[in-house]
Amino acid sequence: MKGQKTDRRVKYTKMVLRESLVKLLKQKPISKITIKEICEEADINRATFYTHYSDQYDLLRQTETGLLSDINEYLAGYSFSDKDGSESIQILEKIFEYIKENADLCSVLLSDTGDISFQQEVMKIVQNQCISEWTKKSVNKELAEYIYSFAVTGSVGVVHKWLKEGMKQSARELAEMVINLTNRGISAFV
Amino acid sequence: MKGQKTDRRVKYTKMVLRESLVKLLKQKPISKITIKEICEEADINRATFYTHYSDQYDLLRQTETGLLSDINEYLAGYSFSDKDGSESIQILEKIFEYIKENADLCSVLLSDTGDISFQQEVMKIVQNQCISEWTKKSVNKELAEYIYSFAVTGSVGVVHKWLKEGMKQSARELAEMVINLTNRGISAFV
DNA sequence: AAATTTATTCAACACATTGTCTATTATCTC
DNA sequence: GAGATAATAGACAATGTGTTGAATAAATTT
Repeated sequence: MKGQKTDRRVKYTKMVLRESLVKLLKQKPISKITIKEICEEADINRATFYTHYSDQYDLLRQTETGLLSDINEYLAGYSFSDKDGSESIQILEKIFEYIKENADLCSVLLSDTGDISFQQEVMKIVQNQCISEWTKKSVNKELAEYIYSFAVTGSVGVVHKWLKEGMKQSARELAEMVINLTNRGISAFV
Repeated sequence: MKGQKTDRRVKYTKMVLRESLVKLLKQKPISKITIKEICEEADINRATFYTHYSDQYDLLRQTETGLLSDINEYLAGYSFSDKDGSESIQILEKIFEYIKENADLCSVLLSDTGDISFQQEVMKIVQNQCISEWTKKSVNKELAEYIYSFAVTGSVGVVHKWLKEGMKQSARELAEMVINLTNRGISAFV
């Protein structure tokens, strides 16, 4: 996976910079956070920042893609059975489980102020495989893609709400809700 | 509605600044746009900018809320019948019609890089009334709110895609799709 | 049409952040 | 321990920021 093992100093630098960013993101939006501020909080020289990142947004983006690969790694640790067609729900459950376990970081990156295209990446992990399933069900491709957009962004909305309200439901419950809403909409609940 | 009619000069200033912002937003994200740049493009003195807005983000936000009240005004010009329970679809159709007619501005404000909480405001116009309907249908309030989140953000996703791909479908078709997905999910199409 | 009010402009200002650079120091890897 | 590499300290010009006061231009009011 990795080209070569990274220097411990680099690891440390990147870690504290990420932590510093997350801490600041809890207080204000990325647009109000300066590089100077991040470095002071992390106690890292500003010149060092520039050897790793071009600006705050770059650091944020790299933090996001880091989370994404963490989730993928987490999922790789499980095997999912597709015997009863419940593979999607199992993957979703694991994703929500991961989010719950890493709520500190996730609630920042997946909040309202966070950037939506990243959040959709997270949900796409699951739903990517579904689109081929749906097209099988005699739905034309274009329509399938609209359904896909609706389901993916809709799921993001559900996760937002879940995080904001303290993750009262279990990962399993939320996964079931999302699958039900996607497959049968409101009619699944009345 | 208005306290007093605004000075024509103020009207002009705000207009060109908005136009300038929109023009720049087509080229790069708000985070890379400076106040200096907006003012040069609009040929407005920077000091004048500060008499109306605190920063780029303020200008953007005011542009967004302007669009929002425009839509509301547009909707106020029509009366919707709720005889057959098709009020939602009629309102949605009009909203999509408005977006289509003002695609230049809307495609910028409703794009991926745009801010999601605003986009949800647009969709909330319709769905706000639905939540009370759903709770009537023996769905508990907490669940209804999750459905609401799913439907509202899901709709935003559909509109994104629609705009990005050149608005091939009619406003009516899109409205039907959103309502169907909300009510019956994928099962509405198979 | 003149008087008055108000918005905009202009130029200047102190201030903060930015991005880059060089010499020096600290720490890691082998 | 030796050599390589990363981080630091400090300085730098460049740029954007936010505010000010006086001059100008354009609106509204009478």
